Amino acid sequence: MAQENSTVKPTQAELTLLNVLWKMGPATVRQVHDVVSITQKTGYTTVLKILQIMHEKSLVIRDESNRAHVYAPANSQTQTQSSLIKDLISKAFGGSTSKLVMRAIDDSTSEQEINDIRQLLNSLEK
Amino acid sequence: MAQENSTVKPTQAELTLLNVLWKMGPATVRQVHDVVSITQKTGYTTVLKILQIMHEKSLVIRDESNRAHVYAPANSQTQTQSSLIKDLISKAFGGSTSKLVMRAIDDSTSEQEINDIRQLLNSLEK
DNA sequence: GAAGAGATACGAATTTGATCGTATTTCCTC
DNA sequence: GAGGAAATACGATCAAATTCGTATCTCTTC
Repeated sequence: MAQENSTVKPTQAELTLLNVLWKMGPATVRQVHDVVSITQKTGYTTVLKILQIMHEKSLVIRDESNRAHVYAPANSQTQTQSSLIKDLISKAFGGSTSKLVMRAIDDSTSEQEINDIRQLLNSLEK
Repeated sequence: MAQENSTVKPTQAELTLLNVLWKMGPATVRQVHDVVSITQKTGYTTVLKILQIMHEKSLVIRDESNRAHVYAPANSQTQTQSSLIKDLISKAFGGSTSKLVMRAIDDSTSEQEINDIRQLLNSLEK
């Protein structure tokens, strides 16, 4: 049976490009590179290559109808975040979500973050 | 200026060994290997090598006073968990802790986990 | 239809992590 | 102090991730 792609964990560089695609929507290599190169000194062909590899892994889909292919994330940001959290919980928190939540809350320093979390909790207590 | 080790992120294999050390307390390579090899088919010298590398990186400290060196984590489990969470938040949650907390809670499926989190939240609302 | 801009494809180099075989060292025991 | 068990040290291999140079292809425009 083939591997379901929802469980594929993107690498560091792949996640960087996914973040751009989630933010911009479907984009060409050039568009992605223009954004990425603002904060990183990454070559055009590097971005191209990584997007090609991501396509092989089914992390992105692409539209080849035009000369400049248009790439889009294969999975939602939410799905990917869930997958990454799940991975971290199993590897570093003995599988306990509540331990991770506790640690994240304990680590919160920003007043704004604490307020956001408090609001989130209140809304859960409906 | 030298790199502070509290920011060093352990790799997958390293984290596996750290988990053993946090659980067992200071231990020899043999002791660590005995535990690890219950669940994985990892060779003795592989465990040795990784512990040596971790020592170079200051992820563990070691006592060389006996023939069999005794290894111990350089940082607490809590510190390491914080570091890993922080890394994930910055790379996949746009730096927002509350977004990570929300996602973790939304993903919770086990009744037990949900109760644990609820209790945690209640105690925070003191 | 030739030229050139701009795109993709391809392949190689580098780095890092992980694994393990073999060599060497150390200590106990007779 | 010789032998052997058990430890560390060392170095090689392999795979994956990252990077980028160069080759090739494809439009557009004159």
